[in-house]
Amino acid sequence: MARTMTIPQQTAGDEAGSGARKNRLSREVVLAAALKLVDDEGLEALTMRRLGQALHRDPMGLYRYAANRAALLDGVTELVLDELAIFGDDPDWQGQLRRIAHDLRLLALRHPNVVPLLVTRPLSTPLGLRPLGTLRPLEQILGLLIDAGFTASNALHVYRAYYGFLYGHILNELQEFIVDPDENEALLRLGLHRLPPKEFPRLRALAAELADYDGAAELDEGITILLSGLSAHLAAPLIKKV
Amino acid sequence: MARTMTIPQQTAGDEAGSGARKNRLSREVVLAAALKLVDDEGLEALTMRRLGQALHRDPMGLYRYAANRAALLDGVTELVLDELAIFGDDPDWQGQLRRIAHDLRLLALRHPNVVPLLVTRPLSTPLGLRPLGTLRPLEQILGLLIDAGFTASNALHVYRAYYGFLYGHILNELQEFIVDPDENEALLRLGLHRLPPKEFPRLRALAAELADYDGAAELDEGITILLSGLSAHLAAPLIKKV
DNA sequence: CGCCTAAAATCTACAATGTAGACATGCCGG
DNA sequence: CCGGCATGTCTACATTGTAGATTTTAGGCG
Repeated sequence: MARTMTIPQQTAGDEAGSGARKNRLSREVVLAAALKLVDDEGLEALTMRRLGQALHRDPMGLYRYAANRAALLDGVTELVLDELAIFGDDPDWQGQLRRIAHDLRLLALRHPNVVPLLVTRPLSTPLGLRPLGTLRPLEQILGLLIDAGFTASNALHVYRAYYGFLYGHILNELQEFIVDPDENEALLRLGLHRLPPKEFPRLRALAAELADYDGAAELDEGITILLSGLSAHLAAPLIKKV
Repeated sequence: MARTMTIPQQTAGDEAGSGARKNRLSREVVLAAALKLVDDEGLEALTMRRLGQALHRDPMGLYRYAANRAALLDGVTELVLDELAIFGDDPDWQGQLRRIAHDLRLLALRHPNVVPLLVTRPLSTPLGLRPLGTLRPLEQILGLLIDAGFTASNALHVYRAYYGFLYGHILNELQEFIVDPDENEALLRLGLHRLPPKEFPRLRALAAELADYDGAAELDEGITILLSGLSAHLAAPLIKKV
């Protein structure tokens, strides 16, 4: 399950690229390079030409590993989601869900530029046609819940509530924390200061609170609330667990 | 609040464009046309040239109403969010939050192509520098909660949990319902059928369940769970705070 | 009425993108 | 050695955002 794959060997070998030509290309290498590009310089930096020059290859050659740019993006999201480990056999499903939530959060913080892909790519692809790597978490979590005693139908509901909340939290957190860590607080306050005081009194009053945001704690709280709520509403195997 | 603006008069009148030249342009008209374009043909159809020809104007002229394409996108999200009405003076904050959730859900269903903007644009703009129309819901909901008796800090927490869940739900729902309503179910099942049965047994077994998804009910359930959980965890004015 | 200036509209141009299609070049079995 | 096929490489083209020059329009003033 847990693949946690890292970039094979020569991650960058950027400009010098003396003898980098030789080594055979593979889908994994291409995707890894693409991911690195996105992580380092943002989504719009991932162009065929730039990726080609990062790999010291002709841009056209990349079409052998991804049918087009969209497929490349899908590949990147798949690669990132592969970093997420889900163990379907853990009887402590609540603990498992909690751990996964934190893992996914950290993953999002590690690859903030990929998050837009994570949330928007599925919007333009019918569920059944998505890359398998994207669907695997869904399947595994369903398995986890069903094994824990939920009916298939309820497992789906739980999954939806859970993942919905999870993605929502990630979006929230990434919005409030600026990527640039230096002028973070300054920019934040400066930005808030720009707001007309009469129209945005509470927002401005919360500047300090907004500045230090403990995402992990907030996420954990939310998960707790959600899980207890779910246990109460659905005939939950929570009691059976102990 | 609720503006629900439509394009003034001549919505399309494409090539003929007899006397359409006359009427003065305005930011609202431009944004409305842009929104229509996105609604009708998707995000990537919104190019300067296409928008220009939809308005029978030179594409360059549009830069008078939006500094660049990104600003145009921001304008569209602002316009869409303007459709959401929030009344800060309602003492029944839970009912209010529930209503807003449903309204936002319907809004997302009305403008599915705009949802990617709604969730990703804020990721690339520091909170304080976002279009005011985007921040207004936040401010208003904070007001609602504070008026209801929450401390400012707790109001922020509630807001985060609430909006997080809400956005998550919307993403979930839009992912599962294909935009094209005709071959929806067929495509879905066909898509699922493509999945390797050994790897995705539960997902495939849930095909029927996935096909009829009552988003409103699911959202309502989730909100209920969330609100009760929040009331329990935060010293909530639900039980009449001292 | 005639002109002159500022603003608004339009045109031209350019760099960058995704990608089709033609071309070259290596590799490998006969 | 030689055909053929996979694999790289080059050129070309349509489309994009947008800078800058150029034209057209509007309006004040003698």
